[in-house]
This record gives sequence, structure tokens and C-alpha cells, in this order.
Amino acid sequence: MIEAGKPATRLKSEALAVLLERGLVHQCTDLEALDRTLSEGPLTAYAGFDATAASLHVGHLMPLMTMRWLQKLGHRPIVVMGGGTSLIGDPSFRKDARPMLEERQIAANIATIRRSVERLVDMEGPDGAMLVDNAEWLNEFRFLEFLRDYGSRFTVNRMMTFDSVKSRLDAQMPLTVLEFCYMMLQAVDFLELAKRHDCVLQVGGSDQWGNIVNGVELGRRDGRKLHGLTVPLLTTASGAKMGKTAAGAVWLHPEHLSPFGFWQFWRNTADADVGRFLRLFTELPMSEIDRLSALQGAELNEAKKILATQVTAIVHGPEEARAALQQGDALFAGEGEILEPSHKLPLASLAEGLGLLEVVVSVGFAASNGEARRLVEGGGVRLNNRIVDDPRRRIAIGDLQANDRLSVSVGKRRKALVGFA
RNA sequence: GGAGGAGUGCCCGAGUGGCUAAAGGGGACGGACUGUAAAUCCGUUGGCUAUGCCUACGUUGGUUCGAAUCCAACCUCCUCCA
Repeated sequence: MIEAGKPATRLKSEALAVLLERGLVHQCTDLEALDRTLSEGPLTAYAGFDATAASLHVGHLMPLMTMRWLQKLGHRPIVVMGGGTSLIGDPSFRKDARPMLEERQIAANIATIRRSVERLVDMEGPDGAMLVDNAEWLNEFRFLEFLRDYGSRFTVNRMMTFDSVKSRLDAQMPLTVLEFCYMMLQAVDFLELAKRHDCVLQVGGSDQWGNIVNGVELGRRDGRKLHGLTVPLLTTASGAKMGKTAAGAVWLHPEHLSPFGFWQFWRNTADADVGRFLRLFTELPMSEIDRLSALQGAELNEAKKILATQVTAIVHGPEEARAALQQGDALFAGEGEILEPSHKLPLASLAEGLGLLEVVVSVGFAASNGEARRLVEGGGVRLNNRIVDDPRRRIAIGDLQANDRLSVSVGKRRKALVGFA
């Protein structure tokens, strides 16, 4: 195991040097061997993603950035969608086993996720990244066949030594057969990819270590040298798992979180995280990153804007990033306004006596009228930049600005422009 | 299979018949202060067509004027014994 950010010494491969320098490496099954393999020529690497949610979120960005770097340095990424494994459902939540997903839902998720993945890795051309679904092979197995071909290659003795298993048993917590077998499936994925596409490296989150190691060991029993690499867990400087905001997770897909909302998330990075995030989530040269993270006090805000704009450009494209930057400047530097309506409501609703609370809910700043009411009563809601503290307030034609627009904000950071038509 | 224990709001956790939409803490959000940061202080933290109504303390029934609290059955988990 190696420490993230630790200066790499005597590395032969550029790829590994970059990943280490960026802080994208947490653990590696055999660093020297991987370094050698990477330096010998292009290799194929994969990262797997669950298809249980409709969009990826910032937590998925680290493995994706790793794939992006690998591709940039001449290697070929494969992105594996867990279409097969998602059918079983994530077994680590044992309290209220959530309903297993319908195949149709999973297919829809995969389609959405694919759009985000395409932003990060280039899927075009014969050398482009591939996207495969593990249902392709997992769905084909029959139980006896699976036991014979793979069950014989795993020993319970070995599986018992994995932390994920051991900690559960030590704590006297139940571990279902399903969970126990889950790691076999991921190992099988790795071996299948090795056979089909000559894939020799798996990248995943640090919680995937055990699963990845299993795949590497299965490969060895099949006469293959496979490698595993984990990225660190994304946490804030205060130690909290990160990726949640008032609106929920920080999604990568624009339909789940607007590019401006995404930009805002990064703009609000804590001082202590700026340098680390620049390394992890942008492709700026290290010298530039060093300069930016050395800024002090309020000057660091410039670094945060650069961070936000760079990450947004990677995930949503340069156009969207530029627009978000302008938007942010307009909004927070002076009395700026949002330039384009972010939400639309029918003009006719005004005649019906549209309530302030309804507006706050409909732009997504509150989950219920009650929550909106509390925000209003607490002085957190502004209409056209004026605090409004009457929850019974109704919106009238006279409240609209030019072009029938109404600006609504909650707190300092959440602003929306509602267009009436 | 037997004996004992547990299941509370986003999370942890108090509560053993009415004063309980449920103490306390965490988290989250809003306000003040700031730099759209951190720290600190204050406030809020089930829903609604709102001085009332509805939903909620594992599930389903029951006792009672009244139940998170008592009873029964069931479900799940834990501990010990076989």
C-alpha cells in the first residue's frame, strides 16, 4: 500500500507517475509490476459502475479521472456497467433490503450514465474506450455450470480473510450468502474482461479492494497477471464523506443537477481542499496547481473559480463551464442577476393567486410547503433581491421584472430565475 | 429447538399510559459575522387547503375516554443454551 500524494521514486511509466502525483492512487496490488507493464506499452484497464442510480455523482469522478488519464497516456479504458450485478441489488445495505431493480430501469440508468461517461473518456474510433455491460456474461451462467467453473476456484478459507467479510463476522453481524458471493461475481467480471479484451487492470474505489484482489487472484489461477488499483475515498478536509448538498447528491448528469449547480458545488470548496481537488479533478499542470493552492485568504477564491470551471468543463463541456462562470460572477459580484431563466411557470398561474411558498417549492429549494414556510419565516428567502418574510405572500404581475421574470433566492448560494410565459 | 434481549424521526439515542410531533447529540438547512471558506453564536429540522386536521415510535390486531408506552400474534436482529 502506498500513500496518496507521496512522491513517486524510480517509476518507469508516465501513467503511474501522473496518477500518483495527482493523488489518484490509494492502494495497488503490485506497484512495481504494474509500473513495468504500463511502461511496456498500451494496456487495457477497466472500472465498474453500479447501474442502480439514474446518474453518476462526484464520487464516481475519481475512477473516471483515472481512466481519463490512462487514455490520455495511450492506454485503453473499458467502462463496465453493472447491469447484471445491479439486478441482485447492493447487498451492503442489509437493514431494509431495497427492492431489486427492474431490468428496464437498469437499462434506462445505463443509457443516462453512458452520457456522462462519454464526457470523460473518448469512446470514438477503434482505439476508443469501450462500454460493456456485465449482464452480457453474468446472465448467461447457469448455476451448476457456474459452481463448477468458478466455485471451484475460490476457497472459503481465503474469502474469510477479506476485511469486508472478517469485520462483519467479528462484529457478529450476519453476512448473507448473496453478499458472500457478490465478490465472486466481480472477480469473474475481471477474468471475463481479461479473456475478451485483454484487460489487465481494474480501477475502483477503496471499498472495492477486496473484490478487486479476488479478481486478481482468480486471474492468477487462470495463468494471468492482473493488477488492481484503488482510488482514495473522496472526503472533505473535515473528514466527512462528500458529495451531498442541500439538493442531494452532486450528480454528473445535467438533468439531475444543472451545470451551474455543479459549478457552484466546486466553487464552494473549503479552503483546505482546494489544492487536493485541483490535483484530483482537473488536468492543470502541477506547477499551476502549486501556484493556485499557495494563494492566501480571499485570493484563494480565484483558485476555487478555476477549479469549478475546469471540472465543469470536463464534465459538461467548455461552453457550459464558461456560462457557469459568468453566471457565478454576475450573481455574486454585485447585484447581478441570473441571465437565463432556470425555471418556467405558466403566466396564467399568477391570476390563480400563485403563492410564494409554491414558487420556492417548484424551483426545488424546498421539498414541501412547510419547509418553504420555515425558510421564509427565518428570513432566508428573497424575491428580486428583497427579503420577503410573509409566508402568505402571493406573486402578482407587478412583482415581475422585464420579460416577465422573477428572481427567487434562498440563502446566499441558491438562486433561480423563473420565466413566466 | 429452548431461554433471555432488542427494533423510536436523516443518523445515533432518551422516553414504560395523558403535559409526546416525541429529550439530548450529530448531520443538514436558514440567520449573524465573513471571502459564495473555516471557526463561532442564534434559529429551524413530519405533511396539509393550518389557532385545526392527518401521518409517525418493526407489522397486524386488541385493552383503554386516551398507547411509542399495556396485551396477543407475527416479522427481523442480537446473546446464551441444545
